[in-house]
Amino acid sequence: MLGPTELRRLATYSRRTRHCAGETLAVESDEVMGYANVTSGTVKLSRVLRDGRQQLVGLQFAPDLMGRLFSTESPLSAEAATEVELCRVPKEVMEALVLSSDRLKLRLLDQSLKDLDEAREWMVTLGRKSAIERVASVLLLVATRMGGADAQGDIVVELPIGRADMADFLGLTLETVSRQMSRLRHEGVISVQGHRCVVIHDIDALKGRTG
Amino acid sequence: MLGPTELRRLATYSRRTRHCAGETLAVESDEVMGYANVTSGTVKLSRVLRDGRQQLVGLQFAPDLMGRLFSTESPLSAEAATEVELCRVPKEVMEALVLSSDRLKLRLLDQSLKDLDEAREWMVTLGRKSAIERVASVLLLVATRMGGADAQGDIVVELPIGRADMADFLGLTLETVSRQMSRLRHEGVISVQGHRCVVIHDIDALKGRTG
DNA sequence: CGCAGGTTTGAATGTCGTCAAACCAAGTGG
DNA sequence: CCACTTGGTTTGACGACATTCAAACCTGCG
Repeated sequence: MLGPTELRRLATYSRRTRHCAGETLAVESDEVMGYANVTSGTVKLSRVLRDGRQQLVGLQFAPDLMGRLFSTESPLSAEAATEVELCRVPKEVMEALVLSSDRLKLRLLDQSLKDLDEAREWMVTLGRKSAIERVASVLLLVATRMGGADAQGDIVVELPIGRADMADFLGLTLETVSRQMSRLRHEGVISVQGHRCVVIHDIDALKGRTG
Repeated sequence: MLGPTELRRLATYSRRTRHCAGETLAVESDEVMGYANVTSGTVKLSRVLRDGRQQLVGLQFAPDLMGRLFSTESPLSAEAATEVELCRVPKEVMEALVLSSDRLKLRLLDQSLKDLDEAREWMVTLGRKSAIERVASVLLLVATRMGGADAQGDIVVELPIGRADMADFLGLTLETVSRQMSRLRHEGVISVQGHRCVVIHDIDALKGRTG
């Protein structure tokens, strides 16, 4: 993706860090974080309303590039959903690099367009889908981005988030999420082993349930 | 924003067009449209589910730059909400220009980050706000982007969309939107003249109602 | 005036949220 | 090894809010 010059400069200034699940990576508009590449694990991006209501606005999987968490306008928080490995670059370094590197500009543009598409896709889910369609959608999303959702037989997926976070991502309550999971289970579309591990038996049926 | 060279090239290839309200500007993943600058009026961006449920995923006001309507992944439709004036550029021209112009790359990046912030902001609205908070939010959005939402006294806003589109933007039904408008009216926060014209009497109260 | 489209209002229904209790899985210490 | 604790999850009963279906109502326009 990037040329040797940029890579060298990035390598000089970047720092690999590990974070355990639940750790806060950036709050609202802070200066701490700069840019980061997710090299393993999953990161939750969220916004909260004054009264505490929370909405997850994105899940970043490897090898997504996170940045602009701060920006002037968008007060996002980032939290490690699972154990996470990042490759961080300080804000100033990144911005200097971006200005001097065409490829990096295009890479950033590409990432933000991808994020934009995903956000808009999710707006449809939040605005127009029923509870069970939302749950099916998130299962499909996770299966797609983590395992291979293209396999034929059973697909085993380790959920990076619990029911409460699923609820915050889907605009539902934790109880409703749980009920719809049970429903999919009774329909034989999925089964659950432990709380975090889902086995998708019929991926086409699941897709059919996404609306 | 752009240098003289880019502007000249843009001027050579761009074409100004007018469209009346309701006109379709781009459907799903078509090749027709290329990129366009909204120079006046308002454009609705929407996605539809197979069964016809619709969600507006963005409103573009002047001087927003629209592009990537097609892209590989995101099947958006664009429709003129009001009478609209565009400054269009063919896809290939734009892409060649983007590759050769740093400023244009940054302009595109800026626009897509702005769109991303807006989309995520709206995800909170769709996922976590009550009906009345959503209606208050859209009124505030329109007031902010069309008139001056910073004035002291009454603010007069000409809505670019009707109740049905508001509903599709807010993830509600048209009837619910109407009820919440009436509620805001009875509370004295706004009043309505005709169906498209809203007078905001108490902008702070309105902000308070956005959640 | 009278029609057409969009909007408002009403009554009944349904889906999802709230509150509360039971349950399960995993880890700790006796 | 097993009781016990803890955090997360499931299930149930009930209520609230938004949807649905239907009718009345404006507003602009021929």
